[in-house]
Amino acid sequence: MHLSAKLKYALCAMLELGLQHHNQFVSVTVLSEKRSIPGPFLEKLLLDLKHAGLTMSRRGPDGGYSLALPPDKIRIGDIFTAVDGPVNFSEGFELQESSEIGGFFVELEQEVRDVLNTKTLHELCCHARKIKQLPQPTHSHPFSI
Amino acid sequence: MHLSAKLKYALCAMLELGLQHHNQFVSVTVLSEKRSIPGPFLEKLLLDLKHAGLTMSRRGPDGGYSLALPPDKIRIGDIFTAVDGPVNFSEGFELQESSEIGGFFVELEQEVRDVLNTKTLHELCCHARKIKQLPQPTHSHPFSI
DNA sequence: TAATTATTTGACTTTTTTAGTAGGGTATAT
DNA sequence: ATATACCCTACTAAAAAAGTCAAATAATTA
Repeated sequence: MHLSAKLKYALCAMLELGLQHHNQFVSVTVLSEKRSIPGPFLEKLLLDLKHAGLTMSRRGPDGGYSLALPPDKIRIGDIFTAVDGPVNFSEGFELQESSEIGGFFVELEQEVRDVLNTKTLHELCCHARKIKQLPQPTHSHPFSI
Repeated sequence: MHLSAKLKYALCAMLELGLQHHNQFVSVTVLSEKRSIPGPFLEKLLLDLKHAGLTMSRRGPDGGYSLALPPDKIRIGDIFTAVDGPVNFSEGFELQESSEIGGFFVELEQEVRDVLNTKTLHELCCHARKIKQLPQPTHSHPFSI
């Protein structure tokens, strides 16, 4: 069970938008080059994320995409769902007797969803800033006593 | 995120072997017909499960497959892993800066593994017997006071 | 209002993975 | 011996994923 390329791209793009959340809109071209994601592919991806309510866009000069919500309101599970659809273990057992197996997985799939919803994009951004040795955007000035 | 056909077949087959754990070996043909799984496909699948240590087999007349372990020693996650490989969210981000994203997912993927390992084949069998209104194999006689 | 920028949309192609098939080889019990 | 049933390899077909192309639309700026 591994992540699709599309989902990995989505996580990269959302991370980048999260790190630049203070800035203006970021164009597909810039995002595409910065994260080495095929342009037209990223384009469709960001549109999916927009339809899911996670990104917003503006056309024309200086246009591009940005997050539609603050990073701490976007759960990792929301990104998974927007790109790959919801976690679903319980459907597709219709050939078997009614819910003999499917019913068993209702509980497990919900627990997996819960795991993916325990962390937010904000936490991913903090992790990335630490790795990249960027300063965390803190309320107190980094050099204050 | 949904289950592959192969994994659904595996869960069905393992459930059936679990329900018949008291019996002798079950042939691929019988299993195939009982659970409507394409024969040659099931054959490879059961072999995979054998290589993973979850089933055992005997050749010749009255041969077939059975569980290699009691149902309560087989975790649902073990079946997932045997068929689809281990849950792996953290690899495949090598194009990005080192573990900028991958490292973040190490924790989450372990939590998902833990969820899948909380339940065993025995619990799936109990669930199925309840749905099928079969008696649960209990230590006390069902009609004793 | 014309030109430029950049998203939006749909159709299309390629590649990869998954699902399924076929057939001969090998071990085992009667 | 023979029938049974697993074992193994190679192949084919179908579906999904990944990626491309080009034209339409909207918004900003000059």
